[in-house]
Amino acid sequence: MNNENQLINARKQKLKLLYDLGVNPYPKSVKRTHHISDILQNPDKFIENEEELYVVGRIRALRKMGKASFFHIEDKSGRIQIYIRRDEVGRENYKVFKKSDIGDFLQIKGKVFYTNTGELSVRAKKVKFLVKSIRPIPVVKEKRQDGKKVLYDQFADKEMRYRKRYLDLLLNPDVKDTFLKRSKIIKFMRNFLDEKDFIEVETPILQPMYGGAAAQPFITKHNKLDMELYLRIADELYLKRLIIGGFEKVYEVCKDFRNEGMDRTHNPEFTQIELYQAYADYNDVMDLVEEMLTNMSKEIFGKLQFEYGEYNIDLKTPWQRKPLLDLIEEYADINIKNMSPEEIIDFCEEKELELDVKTYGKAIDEIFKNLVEPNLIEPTFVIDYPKEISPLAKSKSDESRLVERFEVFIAGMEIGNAFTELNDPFDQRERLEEQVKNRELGDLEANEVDEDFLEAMEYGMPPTGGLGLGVDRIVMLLTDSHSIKDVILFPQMRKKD
RNA sequence: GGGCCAGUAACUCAGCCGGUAGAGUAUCGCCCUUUUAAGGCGAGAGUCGAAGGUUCGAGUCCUUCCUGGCUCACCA
Repeated sequence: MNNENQLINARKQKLKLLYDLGVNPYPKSVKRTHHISDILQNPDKFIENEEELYVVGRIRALRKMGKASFFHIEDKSGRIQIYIRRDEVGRENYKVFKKSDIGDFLQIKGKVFYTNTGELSVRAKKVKFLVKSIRPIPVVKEKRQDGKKVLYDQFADKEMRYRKRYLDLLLNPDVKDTFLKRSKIIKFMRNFLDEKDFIEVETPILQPMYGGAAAQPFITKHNKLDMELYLRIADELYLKRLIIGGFEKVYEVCKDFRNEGMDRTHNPEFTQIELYQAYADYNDVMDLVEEMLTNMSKEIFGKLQFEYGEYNIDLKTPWQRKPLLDLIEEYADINIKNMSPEEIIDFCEEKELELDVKTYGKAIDEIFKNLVEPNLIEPTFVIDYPKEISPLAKSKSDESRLVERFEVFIAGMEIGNAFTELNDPFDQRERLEEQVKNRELGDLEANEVDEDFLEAMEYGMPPTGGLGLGVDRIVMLLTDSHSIKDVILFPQMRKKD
């Protein structure tokens, strides 16, 4: 018998004793007249009226004594102390109560009062089991010291926190708070876009051909069709088909999947909001991003200033908009605009920046990532990217190597990517064919030619601005989370055992 | 994939130069009618991440592997 069984067996014993006492530890009916927060917010009302009420919740702390006990129960709204006396609930009921453990769910009938030490509590008239918990929840104790909470035996093992998120949520209140904020952030973005007459749509996750981003896909198979399918790496090409189909503003809250390495800012499945707006360009999209994120910040957090680790971030608009090449000149201290592609590639080798494909675009990208990105702390729109690494963006009319594309950075983290979408079907075909060449040269993330998409574009796509926003990363920023695992409820983990 | 660190009771951790496992909390029993890290007395609880190796003897040393963290690389 191992120790877990010892603890579990103790609880199973109590379960049996409850049955012996004629108590159903998993009853169907529940009576609740108030949430715990109702009491916390207006205790005097309940005390003056001597109102009898029913509260329910999970036992989170328990101090049993011989003929009286204190415990705390918690529902979604808060936590309150319960005082129970044998002479007030009766011998039978107290005996039932004595079988309770931390983690059990109880229903309490009682009246609100203050204890001698001044803690708002409910004086039980009757307790009823709602659920007997069989497995012990780790006990985290806390003490107030100089107004600060000191935690004892905090549930801290990261692996267990991610694998058993339900325990993490129960035992680490900040975690719950982060995910409540995540929910509000996504809800805000939806509302914001809905109010601007965007249509929310759903496009295929299982795709016969993947595209819209540079990434390696997950591959799966449809048995009946005997067909290979890919989990989408982006929604882009389908959302553009909808613009072609006559929707002028569409968005999708999308899980995308990329079969790549995982680290602090990458999880194999992650959430984006992609949106496309006809008759707009990337300047309009920059305005939209600014407006959406600052309004969101004000509404949800009541402020525009954030601490993110060592950084102080201010979302106050306007955010700076700087051409990528200017930023390279600023941070890499080279005159990149006057350098030939060969010189730029040489510069990369000098700096030991590895290039899988030796092209102008890849070289610029590499310099930017290594020498510029980490410096982009304040919100910054980096504009005008090399064409070779942006096969879906429209060329800048005055500069043939560049396209109308921006990425938005905050705290050195890329949180969004947008283009004035390429809508010239001839140019688009050329660009995709160029991608295939890169693929053959070893660029595993290069796109393939999606003939169906090209055909759609040949029918005519209006001028369009498009955007992908990294929802997980935005949540990270606004909740001061430094790993994407801390903003995804069930992050990807290796199989254990 | 590389480097560093970690994995010992349900939780949080200690365990020195190698001598066969320890604390607090939790659990169980007794006492306890205003406690709050409740308290007092007593008890039980471990495949020391896994597998090999060295040794008379391994939690401890060596090798490989597993899992996680940090970091570098990779990564729209």
